[in-house]
Amino acid sequence: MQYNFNEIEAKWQKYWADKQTFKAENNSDKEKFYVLDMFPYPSGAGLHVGHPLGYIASDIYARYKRHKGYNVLHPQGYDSFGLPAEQYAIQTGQHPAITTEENIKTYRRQLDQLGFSFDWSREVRTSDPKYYKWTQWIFIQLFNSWYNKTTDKAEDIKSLISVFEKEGNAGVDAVCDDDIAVFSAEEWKAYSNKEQQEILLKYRLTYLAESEVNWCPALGTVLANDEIVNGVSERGGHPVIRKKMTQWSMRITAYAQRLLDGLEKVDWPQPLKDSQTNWIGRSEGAAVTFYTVPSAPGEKTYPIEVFTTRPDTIFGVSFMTLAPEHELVSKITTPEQKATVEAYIEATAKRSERDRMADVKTISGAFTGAYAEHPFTKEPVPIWIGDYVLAGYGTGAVMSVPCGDQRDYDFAKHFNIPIPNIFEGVDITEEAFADKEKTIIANSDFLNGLPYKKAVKRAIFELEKLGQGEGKVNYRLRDAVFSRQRYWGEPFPVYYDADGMPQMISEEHLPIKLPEVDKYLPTETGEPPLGNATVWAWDTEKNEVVANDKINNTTVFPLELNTMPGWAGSSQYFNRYMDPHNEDEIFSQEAINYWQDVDLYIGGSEHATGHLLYSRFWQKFMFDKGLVPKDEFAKKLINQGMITGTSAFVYVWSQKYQDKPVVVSKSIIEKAISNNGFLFDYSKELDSMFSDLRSKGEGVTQGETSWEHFNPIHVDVSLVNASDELDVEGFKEWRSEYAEAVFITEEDGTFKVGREVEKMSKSKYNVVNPDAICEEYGADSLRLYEMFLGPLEQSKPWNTAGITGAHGFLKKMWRLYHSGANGTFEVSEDEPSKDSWKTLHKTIKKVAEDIENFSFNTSVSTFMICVNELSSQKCNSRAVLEPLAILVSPYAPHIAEELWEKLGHSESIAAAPFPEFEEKYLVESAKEYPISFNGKMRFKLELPLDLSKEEIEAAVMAHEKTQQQLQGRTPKKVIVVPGKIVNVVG
RNA sequence: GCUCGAGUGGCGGAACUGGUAGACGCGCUGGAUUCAAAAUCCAGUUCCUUUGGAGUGUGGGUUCGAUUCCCACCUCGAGUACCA
Repeated sequence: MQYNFNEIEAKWQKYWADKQTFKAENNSDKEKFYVLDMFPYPSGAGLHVGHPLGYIASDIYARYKRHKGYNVLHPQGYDSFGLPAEQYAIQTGQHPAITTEENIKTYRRQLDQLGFSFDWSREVRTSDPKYYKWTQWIFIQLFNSWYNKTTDKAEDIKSLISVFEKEGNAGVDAVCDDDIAVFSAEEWKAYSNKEQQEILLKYRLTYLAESEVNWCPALGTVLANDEIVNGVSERGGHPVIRKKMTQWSMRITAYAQRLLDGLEKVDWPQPLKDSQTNWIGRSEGAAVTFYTVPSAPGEKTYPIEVFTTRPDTIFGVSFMTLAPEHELVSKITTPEQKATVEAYIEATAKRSERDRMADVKTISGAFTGAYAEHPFTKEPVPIWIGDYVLAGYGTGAVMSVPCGDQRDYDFAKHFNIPIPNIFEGVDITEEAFADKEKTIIANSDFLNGLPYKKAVKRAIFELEKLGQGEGKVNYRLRDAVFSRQRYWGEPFPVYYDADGMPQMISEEHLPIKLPEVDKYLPTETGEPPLGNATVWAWDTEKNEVVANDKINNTTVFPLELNTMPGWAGSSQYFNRYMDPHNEDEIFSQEAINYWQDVDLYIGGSEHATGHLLYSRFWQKFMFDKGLVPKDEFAKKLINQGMITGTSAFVYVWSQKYQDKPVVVSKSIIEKAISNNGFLFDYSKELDSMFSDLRSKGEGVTQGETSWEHFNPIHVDVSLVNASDELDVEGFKEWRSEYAEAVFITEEDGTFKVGREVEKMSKSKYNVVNPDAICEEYGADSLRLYEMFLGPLEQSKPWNTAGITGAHGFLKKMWRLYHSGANGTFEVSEDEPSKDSWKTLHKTIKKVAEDIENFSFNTSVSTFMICVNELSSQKCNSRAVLEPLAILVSPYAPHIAEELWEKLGHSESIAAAPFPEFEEKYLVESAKEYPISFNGKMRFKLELPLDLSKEEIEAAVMAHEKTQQQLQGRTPKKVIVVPGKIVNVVG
């Protein structure tokens, strides 16, 4: 009987769906195990073979854990809000919901055909109002919370208000805006409602504020820092400029330290942890306040606060530098310098973020004419502005120590500012000295002779004594902008009252559904797309969304026009899967207490500083609110590597023949080039063409052949076979401009293409669609082959040619169970041979170890070895073939189910217990010892395992080959490691 | 520049805590079967000057023994980028 994979796979996919085989129960005595994939954005292009890699790995693990007796939660859903559907809507007028729905259908079909064990009853979609109700709900919780540094957690805003009412804000230690004036309880009570609301916004964990944002004009929206790559938008590569806008932000900075600390308790890849650590960017140092020298006696003095990691170098300060955007610049610039400074500010403002980043070498700046007083020496220090100081980091001002910082050094050299040396025994005539470990401070009063660490402590101590500084930890992490000027995202549950202050809509009225609009573009007045909605106002009496013309600012108010960013919906979805249809709560406490957290999370490394940082932030917030039992949502995380494509090329000769392009088989060119010869030496066809051309006096290159004479063009990989031979007729059909071309083939008539590994992309014609692979080889072959390609975390090239190996293995395994006449199914009840037992048990051992270590590629090899051995042993015993089916089932579930059924089982193999490994089958009595001489293996010798060291040595020395190796020499030493190796030295 | 990761046959890759380098698969070569092809099966396949020797990016070191550990360097990939 044939291995009819198409039929088998369809049969079992239907079976699993009908029987809901993989539905997870929230009540179970079994131990839980939660395996999660980063959910996909359903793009229009569908899946290519690279996409399912992580899904296959997680599916194998999930299936394995079920065999091991766990209650496994393995859900899937869609991150279905997002830019592509909206861009498509702008171009075509098609509602993004329709496009999204269609794309999801394609995705679902493609996922289903791969045989994943997802519990689809738990599917969520971020664009579904039933789901985003809870995204809005979390937003409201964040709005109603502040971060108390004393308790080091988020608390209800009511507790803050009651403190204000009792004692004002002086004693409050909160993470908040830094421009809050001190007020007493009496003052608080005297404030108007609007004033109170404005103050509270400065404390809330999500807040509305005017801030500098990354505005992308081409996309018509702001972008978060992690959505910008190299100064341009991550999607589309459009320029980004700095702009001040009133936006919702998330006070993620409150969690900076905890986000850093939490990394230590999760088992995540080190590079991912590193990039989060860098992104958070903790640095320890000191805040130092300098005071400006009044421009004339009696004039004002201004404090300039700076952050420095090197307070030990404070005596090396020879100037200060402010960011051009610094608010003090206009106040302190002297009349003489005004023109210069303004010209400089204007010039820097014009430079885009990208120019500024691309050009870090040009040193520019301007002197303000003002001076600050050095806190210790009381000497005047000139104040400069320069765009190497960033407005967004620290305080936007630095104390410049040219001898200890290369940027300050370069700036000082460029503007001829003195560079005092405060390091003992260090030459600074060429460059700054930044080695902390070797630092000994000099010329620095009370810091003289101190090494770095001690000097830092002493400097901070002295600054505190003066009241001009303190030790401080600074983070690079910024609060996250949460507004997007887009249509296809979650609407905010927010309306604006008569004072223009934001108000939350009560939880019981959620979800606030996305309104219909006739255009998905910004309005003519520049408002976000929701500005086009005509029914987008909140009636506080009816508690519903009503038409805009009813707005009266007493009972009916305008709603927020921005929508939430892409990461909003994905920041808690892993918890929602635990109880996805709950309409009363985001999830029940029973569900969250049973499932707790994600045990294994698999996805791409591109989410390192976006999704994975925001999710951790929300999880910690939810933890503070007592909603979740764990403050890290995923115990273990694996980044699967990318699958790249193997592009194919044909080479078009620079010379035409009779006005036709000439395309030459790769190995002809290679031969000619490697022998420094001519093309015509390697092809008769070319030879006669050359003669013909020459006889007509058409100057043909006589020089030696080189690759420069050929233009490589991409060929669709489906036109190339496993031996890199081109289907020439297919190619001519595909590319009509080559229909008449001359193809110079090998002697045997084949035509070879060149190959190169590149990213899989349509334009390179190297995209392989899993649909075609499933059709030709089946999902089980595809699953096995994807795992077989190499380690999960590594990136590796796809080459369809190799899949025959995996497919051949399945056929061979099928035959093992079909040893009857004419290939009918047949297993015997006979006791397996000793060898077969051994083969089975070493396979059990290796496969279990491999899965636990996520080394899926090696277990595929192990299966191949196992089936090869059992085939040559002619094993068809049920006692071996039954456990083998279970071993294989996580990898190739369809064939395993089919064989399991044939073996006489009526229940799915999914729940069958994983075979137990038994050591006794592997016990050996003899070992084939490798005998090495000076570490090199020269021959093998089989010896009983119970020999003593001395007996082994004697046996080896007595062997004729030993004497032959030694050639009369006496060995200095013989190393015997029983059961392992013998090494003769000498 | 900085931080990570990786360099093993024609290719993807194996090699557990230092102990037979190249498992397994692709490709290639030869053979069987076939009218022929596909499919299948068998044998071989790191390199070289082949009764032997060399060999895991390069150079050194530790060791009886190094792909594995240490030092220096080279190359490639990923992330990040004036962060004070």
